[in-house]
Amino acid sequence: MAAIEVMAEEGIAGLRVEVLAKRLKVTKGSFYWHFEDRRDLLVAILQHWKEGRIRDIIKQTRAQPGSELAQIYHVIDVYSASRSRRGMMIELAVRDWARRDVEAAAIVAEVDDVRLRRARDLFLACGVPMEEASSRCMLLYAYVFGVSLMNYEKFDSDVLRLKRDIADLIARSHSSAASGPMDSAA
Amino acid sequence: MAAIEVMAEEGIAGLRVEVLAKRLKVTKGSFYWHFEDRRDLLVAILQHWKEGRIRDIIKQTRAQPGSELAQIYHVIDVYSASRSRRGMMIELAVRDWARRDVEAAAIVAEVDDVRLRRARDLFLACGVPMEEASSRCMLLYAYVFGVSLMNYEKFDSDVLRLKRDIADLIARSHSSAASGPMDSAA
DNA sequence: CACTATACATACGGTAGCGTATGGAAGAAG
DNA sequence: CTTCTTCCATACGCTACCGTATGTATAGTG
Repeated sequence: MAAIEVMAEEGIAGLRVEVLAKRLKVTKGSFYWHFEDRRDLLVAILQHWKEGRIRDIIKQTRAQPGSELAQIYHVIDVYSASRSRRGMMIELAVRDWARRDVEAAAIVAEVDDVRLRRARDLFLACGVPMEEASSRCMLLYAYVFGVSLMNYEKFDSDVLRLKRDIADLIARSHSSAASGPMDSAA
Repeated sequence: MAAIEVMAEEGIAGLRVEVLAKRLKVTKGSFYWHFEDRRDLLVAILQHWKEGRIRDIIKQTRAQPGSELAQIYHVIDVYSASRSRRGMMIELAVRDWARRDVEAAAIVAEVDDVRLRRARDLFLACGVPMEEASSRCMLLYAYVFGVSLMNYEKFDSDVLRLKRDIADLIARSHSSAASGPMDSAA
């Protein structure tokens, strides 16, 4: 569905059926054949987004035994990387929508639940106790979403170091002495 | 300006001049006397928001020497408390707007810069080294914004403990042994 | 009192967008 | 060849807005 493209750029509010139809080089008549109304399109997008997210989550949190910590760093990296900017724009658009729509909020809640549990399992596998694992994975996701709507260029020029240090703060196991994924490799 | 009320509920996109006029029990004629156009209202709101935020920031980051750590906890608490839900709704609406508007983005960048510097100063006063102070204050704000757009009720029932533990993760000074504000008081 | 500026209200034109009604092509089924 | 279904186009009515043009009451000022 190319409608997601528009949503990433303009947000849910900017996703108009006539605009979308023009973009797809079809007419409204065609649109209203495939969808009941605008709302119907939105929930279809929502469902599609949810399934894609959950697929992604289980893929990115599947770790070989022993490499769970590295996997945690990988998750942080994936979300805060500028490469996945498009995905984050969609994420933010959906979450903004969910702030005023209970149906969207329910979907977001489902996705959040899966994300948090999978991430917590990674921390648990690292030997982090249950409650701390909950706190750290919650911190992890709140951070990656929050950082994506801040403007910090003026604050610190060395963004790479900053992000690496923050990843350490989030992931560094309380009990282990490891300070990074595979100790910064060899 | 009561326009901010509407924005908190509906977001920038939902802030329509006719709706606002009806809400204020005046007519459009009156509106267009005070404002050039809709855009003019929006930038006025933006300016008003910015000034209010900066006033708030310097107030909430002013600490007696020695109580800086407690002040950090206070900042975290203020933002993640459900009591300031309204303020956070406005914050999110503005930030969502800033994602597509350079003018709004510039204002948000200013506010973020002030916030981050003031928070960093608190960490520095706690004896945290410069780079770690940067990381931690960045983590702090990214967390408070990010957590406000998550739905975590299903994940953990003991939200109070969760938030307290996360505050510890963010604020707990690397070098000092203090684990909370004034060691959980007496 | 006449004059002017201020602070509104009324009324209008214009656009964007939603949803519907209806027509029609193109293939499947008989 | 007809008929039915699927899929899409054209055309329309309707509402919500934006912005403007213009009327008007009130308060100040000479």
